[in-house]
Amino acid sequence: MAGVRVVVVDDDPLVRAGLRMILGGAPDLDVVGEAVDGQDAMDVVARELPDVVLMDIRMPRMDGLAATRRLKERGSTARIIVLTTFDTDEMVLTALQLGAAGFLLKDTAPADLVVAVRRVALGEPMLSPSVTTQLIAAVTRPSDDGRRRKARTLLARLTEREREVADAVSAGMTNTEIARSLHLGVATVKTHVGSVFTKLEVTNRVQVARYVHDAADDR
Amino acid sequence: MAGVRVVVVDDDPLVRAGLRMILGGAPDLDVVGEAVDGQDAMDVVARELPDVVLMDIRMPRMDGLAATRRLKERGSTARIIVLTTFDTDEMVLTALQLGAAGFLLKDTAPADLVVAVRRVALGEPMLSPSVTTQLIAAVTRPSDDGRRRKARTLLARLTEREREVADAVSAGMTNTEIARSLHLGVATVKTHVGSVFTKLEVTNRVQVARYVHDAADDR
DNA sequence: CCCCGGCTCCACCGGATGGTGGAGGCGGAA
DNA sequence: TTCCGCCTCCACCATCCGGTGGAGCCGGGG
Repeated sequence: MAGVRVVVVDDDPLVRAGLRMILGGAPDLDVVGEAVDGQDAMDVVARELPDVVLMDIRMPRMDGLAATRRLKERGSTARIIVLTTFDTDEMVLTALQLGAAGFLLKDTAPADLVVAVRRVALGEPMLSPSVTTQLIAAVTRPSDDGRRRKARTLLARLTEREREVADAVSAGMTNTEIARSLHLGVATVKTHVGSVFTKLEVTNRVQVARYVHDAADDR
Repeated sequence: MAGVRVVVVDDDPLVRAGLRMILGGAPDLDVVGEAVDGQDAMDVVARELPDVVLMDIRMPRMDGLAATRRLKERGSTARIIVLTTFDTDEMVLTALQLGAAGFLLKDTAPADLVVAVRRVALGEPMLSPSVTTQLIAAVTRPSDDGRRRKARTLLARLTEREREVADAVSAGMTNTEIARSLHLGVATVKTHVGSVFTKLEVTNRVQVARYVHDAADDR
């Protein structure tokens, strides 16, 4: 059976030659095409229908990220591995959001590159260690973590009713609206709002909204 | 020179034996201790000061995540690889936020496990492919992209001053406080707040806070 | 049994808020 | 220059909010 069909996209002939050599050394990988920039890649990918595209970012005419977006928009099923020298935080996130299956630095060892192509062809992701580190840092955001924990503990002190009222308050409702929506008297709502203020140690409803939203997600 | 010092933490004797065998097969890795649960791990790690800890999650007395938190709190420099059968989204994020350097599924090939320990010992992260996929999904979530975009476009209509006031409002300040903080008259603040309401098409300040926070990201 | 906490309401009050309709200054575009 | 948008303020007023000090009801626990 046929091997993994790979297209290499890079404006540097030396890089293309190098990649072709590395990947060609693996019997199960076939480099079926090359492109010199993103524009060119559109045609080559459309013609060759590869399983995997190795895509440089810095290229004339159309860069690798734009090319990735275009390919995805055109419904190409090719899995794309972004290959670059630098891994700025923004590039990594952009590439992954565009649907790149891999993000490798150009200092990746040849053997690892081959492994990456195989894995990506199987639908698995493949990131360079430093890229993984960045990704972890992105989800780890310790900043809101402390705030969130505090918000959660404070909100935990609220009774069921108070939490409902607090939610309504943070939805931007007035006391009258809350009363209608919870089938309560306005006086009751005011009481609950008051105890929410006390328990959260705040003095107005905007601050309640802050706590509720902090605890929610923020992810 | 000595190899990488590894401690294995798992309540299942068979798993411990298996890991010991796998890691023992690598000449540069030394399994210097075992623990049967999180509690036990505290002592063993304190005594052996390993470079890497292979940590199961489901364990009696103290689970692997709690143990990871404790070790980090105690200032242990050991890099921790979480080993588990299931990779729920929550576990992955929790483990990484606690500072785990790796997250591997128990179906990881022995050779990959050895590679993982070496890489983690060098300070690089190591995640199983499915874990990486989850991580990517976590940062990619366009979540409330629509809402955020709407919030941004609406906020973009605000003038500089109005935006400052809107920010202050969403910080939970009263008009008087805002006036002081921006060196304005209270009347001016009220005017700005009013036009913010009009432009954002809302009727109270909590809703302003919602827009501002939606646009910010919370990512 | 009584007490306590939660839920439901009430009245009263001062201050904050939101809506309306102004006014004057200032800088840039027409 | 004239116009227009932005920023700065003003007054008036109805409403809403937030704080205080109640009250009655209910269910669980000491």
